[in-house]
Amino acid sequence: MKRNPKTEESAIPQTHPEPDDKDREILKLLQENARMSVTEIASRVHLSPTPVHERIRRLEEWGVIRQYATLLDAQKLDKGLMVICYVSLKQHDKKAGLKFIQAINGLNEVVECYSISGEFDFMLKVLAKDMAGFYDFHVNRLSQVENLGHVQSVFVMGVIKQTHKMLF
Amino acid sequence: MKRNPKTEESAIPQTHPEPDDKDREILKLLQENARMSVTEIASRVHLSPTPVHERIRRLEEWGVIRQYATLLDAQKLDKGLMVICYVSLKQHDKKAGLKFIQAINGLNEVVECYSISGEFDFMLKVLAKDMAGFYDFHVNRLSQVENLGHVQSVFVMGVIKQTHKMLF
DNA sequence: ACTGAAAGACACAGACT
DNA sequence: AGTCTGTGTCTTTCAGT
Repeated sequence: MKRNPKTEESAIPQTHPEPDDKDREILKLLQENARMSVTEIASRVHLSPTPVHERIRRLEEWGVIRQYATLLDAQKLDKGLMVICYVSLKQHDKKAGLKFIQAINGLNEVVECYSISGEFDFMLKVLAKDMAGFYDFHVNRLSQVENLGHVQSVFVMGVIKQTHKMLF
Repeated sequence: MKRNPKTEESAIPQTHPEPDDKDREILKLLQENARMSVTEIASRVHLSPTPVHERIRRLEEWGVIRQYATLLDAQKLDKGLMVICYVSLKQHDKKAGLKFIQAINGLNEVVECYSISGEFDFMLKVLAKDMAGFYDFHVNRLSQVENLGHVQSVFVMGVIKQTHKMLF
């Protein structure tokens, strides 16, 4: 169990950023519906609204809650094609890496980017309207990025599962 | 412009599930903060609360809005390791595929699964506490799935970008 | 489709246990 | 750390334009 490092000897556990079981119950509910009212959460976790409110405030403060997001339907918003792009860089020094990261953050089509193990340096998840849209992205936007080595693309033919749930 | 196919000749455009510019402005705001009040959205898109409320209701009904989700911090909830797993199946008939999909949906560690082009059949995004946790998942959960062929894992060393934004 | 008004529910803060 | 109570704001509905 983590202890607050403020006073080394404190045997009394102080308030520290470890969500307890009630916090987790609250997070489970919010995970599925960010708009659930504090009142309803309270009744489901068998607490009154005030402590629930305070717990949520703390979870936000600790950064356990990153964002209240609205998830949209890609198909219905002209983003029906998902492509996984593997890219390697020509140069691997720190400065080149940072420039690449900056470039990626400027590409709205790239919704995720990870530094990965293996023969490629990065994995990108790209959303496009269709194949023509992806081709345009590839040729006019991605290929223009400095220091780019090889690119290999894997096309997503179907979504089997897609969730953000970490707690059950 | 799409028209309602109910009556083939209807020249009058009926209400149809195409978000207009105001809808998109609302979606842009909700995308970033699912808890933004209707009142505040209204003031930002220069409308009164009532039509904003009605537009949001329609966007939910059309399925453009999939979910109001709370995104949590994986690191702070013992899910600090992300692994991309490529898997191929032994048999590729429809029945075998459906059984695989069912099995994947039962694995909480798998947060995303896509059917992909290339030598593998599926790509999985897996969250685990650490390498020991992933090993446990691999040996005791994933490998137990029926009809599983090869598995190849790519480890995520760093998150460069992670968003769900489709509108800008 | 939007405006304005009106009811009910909720968030949030305070005093108390 | 939680309950109870009150106030102001927001959501939500409805009649009207």
